[in-house]
Amino acid sequence: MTTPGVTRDAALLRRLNTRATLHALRRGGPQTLTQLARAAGLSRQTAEAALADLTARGLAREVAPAEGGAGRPARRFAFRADAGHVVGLDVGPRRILAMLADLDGDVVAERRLDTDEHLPAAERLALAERAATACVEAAGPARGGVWAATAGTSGVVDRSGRVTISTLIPGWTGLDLAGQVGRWFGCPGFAANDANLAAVAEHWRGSARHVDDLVYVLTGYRAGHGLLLDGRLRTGRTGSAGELGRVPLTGWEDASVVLAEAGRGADELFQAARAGERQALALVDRLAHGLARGASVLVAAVDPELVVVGGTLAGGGEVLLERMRAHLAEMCLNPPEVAPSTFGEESIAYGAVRMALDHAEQKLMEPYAAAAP
Amino acid sequence: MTTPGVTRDAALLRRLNTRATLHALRRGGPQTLTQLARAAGLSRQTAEAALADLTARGLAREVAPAEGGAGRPARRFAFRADAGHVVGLDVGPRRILAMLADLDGDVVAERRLDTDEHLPAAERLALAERAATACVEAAGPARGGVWAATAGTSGVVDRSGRVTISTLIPGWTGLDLAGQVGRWFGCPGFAANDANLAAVAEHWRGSARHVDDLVYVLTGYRAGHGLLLDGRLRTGRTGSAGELGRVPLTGWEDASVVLAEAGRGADELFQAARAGERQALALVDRLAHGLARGASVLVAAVDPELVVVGGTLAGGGEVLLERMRAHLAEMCLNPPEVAPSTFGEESIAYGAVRMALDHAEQKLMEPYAAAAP
DNA sequence: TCCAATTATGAGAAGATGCGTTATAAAGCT
DNA sequence: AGCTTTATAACGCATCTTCTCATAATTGGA
Repeated sequence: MTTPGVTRDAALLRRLNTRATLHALRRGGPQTLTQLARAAGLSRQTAEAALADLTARGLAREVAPAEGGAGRPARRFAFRADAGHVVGLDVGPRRILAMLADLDGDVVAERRLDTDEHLPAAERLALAERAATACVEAAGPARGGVWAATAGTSGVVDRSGRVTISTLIPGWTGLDLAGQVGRWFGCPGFAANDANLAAVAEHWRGSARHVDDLVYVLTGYRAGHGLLLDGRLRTGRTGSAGELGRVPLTGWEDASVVLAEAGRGADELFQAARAGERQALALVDRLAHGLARGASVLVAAVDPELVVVGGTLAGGGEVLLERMRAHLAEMCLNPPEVAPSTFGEESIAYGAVRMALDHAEQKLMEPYAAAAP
Repeated sequence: MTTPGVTRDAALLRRLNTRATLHALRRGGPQTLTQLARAAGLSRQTAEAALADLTARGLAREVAPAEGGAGRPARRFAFRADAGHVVGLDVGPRRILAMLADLDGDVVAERRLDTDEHLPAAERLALAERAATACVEAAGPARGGVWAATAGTSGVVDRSGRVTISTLIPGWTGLDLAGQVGRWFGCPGFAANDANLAAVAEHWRGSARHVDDLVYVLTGYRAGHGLLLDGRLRTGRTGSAGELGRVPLTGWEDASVVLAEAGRGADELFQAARAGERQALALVDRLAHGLARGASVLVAAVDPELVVVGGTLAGGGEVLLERMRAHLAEMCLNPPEVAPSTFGEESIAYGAVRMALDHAEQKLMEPYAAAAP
């Protein structure tokens, strides 16, 4: 009586083949049995057996056959992305964004609300919970339930999902954010730094899609940094990787200083710069210089392929990026590419969705685990 | 007629089980069949079949049974570490060190020689080849031959093993070092930066044994840095990760400047500092400050668990490390541990051995590959 | 010296899984 | 109605693993 999931007996074959079938099914969209067998590298019979297993578990279903074509129409099967859902949250100082996504990563419900930046932690959490549960309810009785939930927030978040340092959100320091969001849905909860999640989102389906080593710069009143190497998030021992707060840098300058000097908002400033206004161009250059300074530290350290710029200043577009490229070219041995964020303000919640999906997929594949080692 | 190594049919089971047996055999040393079966999580019969396969391939052999114990003496089997060998090379400006190691990573032969730092590239390469082949010959007719060879050197080495920038070794820039060492032995060749390989060595069997995220500081006239995250070497897109040459740092100072000012060698200086000599202590503090500056950039970027200090200045021992700790504590949000190198000057060649072993183990396991995906 | 206990070894049976082939039925198109 | 393609079922065959039981080899004590 050996425990399944560890044994390397014949049952392992079945598990592996079912896993391959599931993989092929998710990858190739709705498919006929023969296509599926070919894609999974199996005989038709084996694929059929695997599909029966998957259907019994609610992971696959039959869909309408394809139109046209000669001969008897082949039955077609599709992955049931609604077999499970995940929650992704962005809990920022001024904004809360909640997303519900299915196992395909498609967002099926979304709630956004603005908050006072002085809002106490308890009320902020309550709002976040309400936004998230509203998403779940809006999507109807989600058959698979919520498999995992992730929250992104500003500040340092450690490996366990606890907020270690937060200067921007009152009462946030010491909060077990991962535990909170997990309890709301009775599922595994995760939490991470906002810039890190934004980096994950861009790598998943954004500007960094084709790149595995990247630095994300989340601009705002202070710049945050996210680091992805080999396609995986690097947060370091304490979660403070990329927190450059105390690295001694000559001439480092917060965006807030520059914007205060400018006497107008970022968007106005960028517009003026695009119009060619001299003073505005100089200020944009200073903004770019400050961002490049911070990024250059990470670039020198890990030599990434790409720097993605997101956050409030990303609205500057090419006016800002062009200056950043110029400054980085001066500062770095091997200047990387610089690209704007694809998802903008949604990137944090979207990255949270992706991180929750990582766990959901683990759960999805659990019954079909390979053998060790 | 399906290609083996990809199919998920019954033959896969055999491969997987043989792989597990090989794994257990390497891990547990000489073992009896029953012990092996238990360690691999297999039935005795299956383990026996796997062992027969391994023996036929020359990867296992029977050794003398254990002494004592009741009952019929069990036959014992051991992994044949001499089924293959790897070459690790350190080709530095003033020194060449070659090692030959078996599949256990045990060094079976070693050659060391000092060189003129102005030696032209071709002659330096010839010396390195001679040192390496001398190791192979000294070890006798290595039955398994050389499966992989790696060379470490100063300068930037790209992913393909080509030296991109080298300021310390004449004629080195542009050299296809990996290709060279591969050709010498007709096997896959690799090359990497010295500090990176030293980091690998310390992580393998040195001070960073129990740690997966670390920064290695190779001290000398200029400091080089090696970066290991998740136990894997990170060299970045162009191989220049950790090359801090152009990061703007206030007060950065080469060791050579301090040593020139000191008017004596590093060892003398440290000895004086240990004796409590005031001026020496101040100079050591400046050395430590410079090293901490460089390390702090990487620490802020990736938040490692440990900083390992090796190279010529590592002879300073605690006098130096203590000052580095103090400076890092000031500069970093989360100061990491700081430890001295275990292998000292041998770390580069030893790291090269480890990198070559990575490929050798891949070759070793190749016949027992798992299925995709 | 001989016997019993202990442990390893070897051979055969049973069960699970996969693949290939074959035959027959079903469904749609022309 | 005939053609084409798919679906379903069944059989044979091969591989691999585990279980069981009989047998061999060795040690230690009587």
